[in-house]
Amino acid sequence: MTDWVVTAIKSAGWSVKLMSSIGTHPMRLAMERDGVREVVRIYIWNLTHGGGHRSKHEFRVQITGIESFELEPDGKTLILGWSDDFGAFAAFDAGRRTGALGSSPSIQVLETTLKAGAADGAALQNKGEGEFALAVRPDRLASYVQHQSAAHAGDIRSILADPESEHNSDDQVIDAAVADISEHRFGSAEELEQRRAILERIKALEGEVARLKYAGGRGHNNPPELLPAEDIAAVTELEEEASSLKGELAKVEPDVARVGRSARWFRQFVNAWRRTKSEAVKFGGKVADKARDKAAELVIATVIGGAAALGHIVNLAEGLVQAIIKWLGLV
DNA sequence: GATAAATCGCCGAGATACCT
DNA sequence: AGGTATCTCGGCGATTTATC
Repeated sequence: MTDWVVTAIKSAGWSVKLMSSIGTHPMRLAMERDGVREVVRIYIWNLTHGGGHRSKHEFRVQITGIESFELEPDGKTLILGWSDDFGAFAAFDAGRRTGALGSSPSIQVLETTLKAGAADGAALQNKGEGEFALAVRPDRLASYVQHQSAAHAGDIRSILADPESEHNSDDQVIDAAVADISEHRFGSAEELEQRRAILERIKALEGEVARLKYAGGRGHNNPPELLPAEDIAAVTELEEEASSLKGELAKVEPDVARVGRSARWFRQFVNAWRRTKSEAVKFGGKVADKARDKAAELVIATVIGGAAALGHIVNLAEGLVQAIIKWLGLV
């Protein structure tokens, strides 16, 4: 899952230079965007349920392979857990975990937090004594790195800020690129490379769609029990859009306007899904977490609970949009 | 086949919720 | 209020799985 981190940061428009090979503990990298540079040390494990009789709403990372957490001098240190099922990272405060570690210590996070983070982009969990843990969706990870200290002090406003306006600006970038049709340069190594990157993302997307459609059915197409009919319709549309984009990119000289329309379509898809999901999570308004969880559970269980693939699909579609935008900049 | 990582099962202290 | 049940949190170590 270390590559998920790199993918997530790149998707947010940062360039990433690895300072250690992928998969090492800790992994170190430098990320740069608009003249801002961050050196980041990353500890990451999978989030698992602890097993045994503990609450099924509780997940954790189990720290292995290191003696203690060491903070990155002149940089940021991340302690992350990745959950495939929720499509979100858990992020813990490294500044509070610098002491000696036991033989296999663990750090916990609640299911509620992960769900809310997947829906809203980021969510807070008060662990008491002034410590805050977060759940962060991949597209907000870079933002979390930037605002890490505020986040662990309990303020995630800057991480949550302006997703819509950012997305709208995506639309403007797409439109501008498409409008600028003076001369398209196809066939450069860079362009072909980016085209390949897009196709790879489409492939991953198709894989997730297949997983979603066949989930639980052992070969039988069983989505009605998994998802409401209109969601299936949306995912089917997404399949069609992906397939048509694939066809266009296979051409020697793709129709840039069509690719642009495709990017906008995926942008809309991501926006729409994230809107419905966050509405479901916010449904309970100001009531306590538990009640909120219960109220949202019915609505959201079908969306991200049972069907982890759908969360993935939305995240992958987000990455696809970014990849297309980059390509539009190259042609 | 060795090593690291992931997964699993269980424990006990302390906090919190619940009931009468 | 007091007692009890349940949950949270951090812990240990065994076993399984992945990687080189």
